[in-house]
Amino acid sequence: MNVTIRDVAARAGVSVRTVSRVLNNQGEIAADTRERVVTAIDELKYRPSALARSLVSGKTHSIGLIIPKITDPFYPEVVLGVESVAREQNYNVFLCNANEDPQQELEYADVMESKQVDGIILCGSRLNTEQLDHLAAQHRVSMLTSRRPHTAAVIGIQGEVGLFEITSHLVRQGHQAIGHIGWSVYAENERADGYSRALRENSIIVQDRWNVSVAVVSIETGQQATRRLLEQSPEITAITCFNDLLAFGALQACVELGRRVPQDIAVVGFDDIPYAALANPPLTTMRIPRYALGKMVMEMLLRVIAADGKHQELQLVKPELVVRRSSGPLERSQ
Amino acid sequence: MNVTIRDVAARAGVSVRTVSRVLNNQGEIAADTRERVVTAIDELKYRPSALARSLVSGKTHSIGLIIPKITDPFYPEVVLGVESVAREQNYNVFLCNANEDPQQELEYADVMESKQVDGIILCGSRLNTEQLDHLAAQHRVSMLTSRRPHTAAVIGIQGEVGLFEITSHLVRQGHQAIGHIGWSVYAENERADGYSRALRENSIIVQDRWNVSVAVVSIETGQQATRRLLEQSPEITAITCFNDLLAFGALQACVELGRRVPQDIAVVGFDDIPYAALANPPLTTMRIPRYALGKMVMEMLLRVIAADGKHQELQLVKPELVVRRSSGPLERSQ
DNA sequence: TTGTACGCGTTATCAT
DNA sequence: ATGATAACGCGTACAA
Repeated sequence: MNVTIRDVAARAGVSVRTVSRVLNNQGEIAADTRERVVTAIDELKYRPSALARSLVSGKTHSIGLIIPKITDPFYPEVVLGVESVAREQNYNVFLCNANEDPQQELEYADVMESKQVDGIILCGSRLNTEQLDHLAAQHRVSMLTSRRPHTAAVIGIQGEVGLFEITSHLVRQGHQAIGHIGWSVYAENERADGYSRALRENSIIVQDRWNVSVAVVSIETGQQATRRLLEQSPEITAITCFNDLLAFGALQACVELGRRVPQDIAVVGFDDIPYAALANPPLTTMRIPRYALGKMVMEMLLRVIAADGKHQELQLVKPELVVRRSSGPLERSQ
Repeated sequence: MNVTIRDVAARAGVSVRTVSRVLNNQGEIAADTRERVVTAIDELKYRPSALARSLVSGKTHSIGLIIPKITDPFYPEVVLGVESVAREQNYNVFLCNANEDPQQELEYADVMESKQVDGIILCGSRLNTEQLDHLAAQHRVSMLTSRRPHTAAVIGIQGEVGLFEITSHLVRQGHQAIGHIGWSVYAENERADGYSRALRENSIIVQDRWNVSVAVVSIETGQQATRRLLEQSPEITAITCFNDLLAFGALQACVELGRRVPQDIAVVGFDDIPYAALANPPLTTMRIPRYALGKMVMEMLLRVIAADGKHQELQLVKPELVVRRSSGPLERSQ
């Protein structure tokens, strides 16, 4: 801890500049000089201070990764993806759980700034467009979001297309009265739009009562929403959900209400989180390559950093339909 | 970024010392002086550099959290617990996924040292006792482990007691031929010991062929192990597993082999990860309070830090039996 | 109550 | 090829 470059220099009988040179192998150094320095280094077990280094270089080789909550099953793989390329590039990552709270997100961005991280990754941010733009303007940021992208470097998930596809799949299976459980935090809701478009393009008139939404996404709220939905619209034979968590809740509610899945009613999700395949019955859903997404957003951040913040980019990722047993062909006559 | 304490001092017409004083509010400062400084600070949007601060104070207010892999469903809640108390105490956490590789663990510990973190938390370390002791000797460390604890500050999970309890539960349900799927990475295996003891204390002679083990813990390996187990010991009516992941695999293997759970065979896990309750059938298991554990191990690290590394402590956490449908009373006659 | 000046451990600009 | 030394931004003896 206490052995500094000066100690090494003294021990090797050279100047600190020389030690610094062999450390970062720059310039030409006489073989024997280098030898003396190297042995001094490991005799003293000298470790350069990343702190002091950062102070002068202005680079910390650390980044901040702000996510809503690591216990949301969507994020662990994303985090692993980010970390794997970070590690490869000798970056370390500060994990920040914003607790699904925009305020905490802002606070963390602030803390990260004072820690002088080289960049910040925002995933599933709960900030509004204005705040997001502001943040992107003053920090080096890349982000992953399912909302309509803004300025800056962003990776977007095509929720509209995703729900269009999975809803179309249900229509092909013979379903007509199809419900949707959405997430109502933002005015925009791409996924609900995709659901509606699929019905419209199949000449099905979307009923208002087929739509319910939750403020908080969880298994419990999915369960409650499903009860509401099936009570107000018993004619429904299929339910599309904003994501798998809500779909799990829907599955449970169906059991409660004595509706068999998939014979009586189909249930589909979005994300293909681990365990979607283990649900009872296994869940039909739209797969998102989360690990790859994590890698992408970190690679994008590296580009932002390289361009000193002056880098904009938009990549859209299309989810992929995964058909499992929770969505069968319509069996029951209406 | 470029505005320093000197700029603030100049703007406020005071010395840097004074600015530093109001920043850390130490000593008495004339009201109007403080006022001038404060306004200068936010006119210039000055943010103190945590880097420079750390360089002089020797404290970074950062810690390293080394885990095997965030995608293992055991860890997200632990991480959240760690982070929540870290946040409370103004610490930030570097998340390090060691990828279940002792070598990477060591590398990360090294990197964390050069980043001069104030302490390191090791969870589910794959290092051997010697390496662990060595690490604890040179860094400020607290750790969470299910293996027999060593020196240093550690939180242990009572695996022996846990498997004793859950196996006893199966015996009470009428099971006699009970198998175990263990994890064979370490010589010691507390959990398998608890399983054996439960049988012995119930006068059941443990058969070697009732024990299989896996080198890697996952759903797939659990599935394979179960196939092996049931092939070599078809008389088995209950399977205990090292953890829930293996139990999930066992559940799937039973379906494949046409063995109904719980009517034909009982399956139980360990950990009570999220989704254990959602499995088909819901899994009987031993619950571990992971979020609380995360908080505990971070609080323990704070004590280690406060004692400048000279702090030893051992807390043992006892898991709790959670009975669900995967373990019913024995129905089939043998 | 407030200011000066040095140290924290590096890197990098000049010389030599 | 190597060496003095000035930054980097802050905290804090020691003075005033």
